[in-house]
Amino acid sequence: MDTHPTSPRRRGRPPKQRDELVDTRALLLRAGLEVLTEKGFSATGLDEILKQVGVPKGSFYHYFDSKEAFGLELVSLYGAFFAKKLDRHFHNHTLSPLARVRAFIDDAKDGMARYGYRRGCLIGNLGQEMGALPESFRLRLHGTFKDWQDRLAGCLNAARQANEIADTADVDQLAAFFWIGWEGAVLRAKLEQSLSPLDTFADHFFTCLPRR
Amino acid sequence: MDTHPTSPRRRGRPPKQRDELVDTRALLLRAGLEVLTEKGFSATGLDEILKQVGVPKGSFYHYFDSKEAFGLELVSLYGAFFAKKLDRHFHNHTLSPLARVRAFIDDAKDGMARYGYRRGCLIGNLGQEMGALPESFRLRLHGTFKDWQDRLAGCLNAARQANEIADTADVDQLAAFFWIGWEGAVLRAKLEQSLSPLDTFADHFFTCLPRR
DNA sequence: ATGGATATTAGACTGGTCGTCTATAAAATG
DNA sequence: CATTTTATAGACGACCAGTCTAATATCCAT
Repeated sequence: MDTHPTSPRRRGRPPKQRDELVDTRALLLRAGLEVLTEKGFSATGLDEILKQVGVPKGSFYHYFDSKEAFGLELVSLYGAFFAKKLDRHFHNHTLSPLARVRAFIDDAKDGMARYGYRRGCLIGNLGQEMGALPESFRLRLHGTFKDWQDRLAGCLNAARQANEIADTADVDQLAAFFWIGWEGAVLRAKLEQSLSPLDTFADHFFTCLPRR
Repeated sequence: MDTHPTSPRRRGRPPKQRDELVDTRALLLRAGLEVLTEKGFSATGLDEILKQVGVPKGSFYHYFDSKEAFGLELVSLYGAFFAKKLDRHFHNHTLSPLARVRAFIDDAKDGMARYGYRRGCLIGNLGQEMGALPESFRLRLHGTFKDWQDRLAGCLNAARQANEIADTADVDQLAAFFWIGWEGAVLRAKLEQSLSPLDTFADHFFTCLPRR
């Protein structure tokens, strides 16, 4: 049925256009990040990402071995992006250590509101999906959380040294506690389309820090 | 291709067996609960549930209008089941109010370990999936959380009257805080296949309660 | 009872999606 | 300019959600 001799579409490697060097691979990653952050891995079809970027399947599977490999790469990308954001806040020496944590929280709140509470945390999303995800995701996701936790622990340690929290505080445990609860708060914020879960959690987190 | 005259399977309404009154509808709901609690809504195909129960599609769509209607019913079912569990603990007058909360937590921990950390909280799972779920789920999920929150607030109020926590404590806020964080803890427990996130969250929750 | 209405099951079928794979063509290489 | 590499186009097979028809047991009215 496809014997139409006049097929206007062109296939094969596209001619190089100097002016517009579109990096298809990067476009796919960016679109993937957006969609997966909203809908998760299993519920997202490749076609949706493909259509959004205007790229055919063939290109996708040229750049990525599989949907799974694509997802793993997104985890790395998001993890690194977020780590950078954390560092930007946690190493901001114009603020006290605890104020830096507050600043991160405000930043994150902004982000959620800006996207209409549709986008959550990619790592949290995929974590919830573990039951339907390839095992390969588990270590990566776990590792990402551990990385974020360490960065926060560093900031809390600075808070300790600045006498904002007690010397006896276990900063690792506190940091673990924070991310556990924060992910829950992001989930609820998405569900309720409101910032109040984030505020509720943040308020309690700060009030229960062991004071100097 | 289907012209085999010898089709051994029987169709039509099945003969009634007095001894074994299998309630197909209930079986479907139970199986759905198990599978969705592990894998979520989007990642689960009807066929998987059907095969597990040994029931054909026709039966499913006789009892339920759609997969969405089925899911909504599961939310109600799970919400009610869990509320009953909460009440069992929160109204156990052989324990002090705070000890009742601890007892619930131990119960939940048991449950997670018993199923190899594969099963999480259905409401949390679906909440995370909101981006890919019909809008009809939002109110139901939100309402379920609110219901659980009220029950916990009742128990915390008893704790206040028993002088286990301060008179000034805002039990509603504390209950909200608990469920926000608890869902995050369940997520992490599934991811890490370990109880420690649950312990970490619970420990901090109790230590940060405003003491009398 | 008996015959029509109802309840329940069997599973084919349709339209759509998902992920893989092959064919094709431009660019790079030498 | 021939060969290899890079990138695109889209066909293909498997699967899935939901619908529909057929079949058959039970229920109920007369």
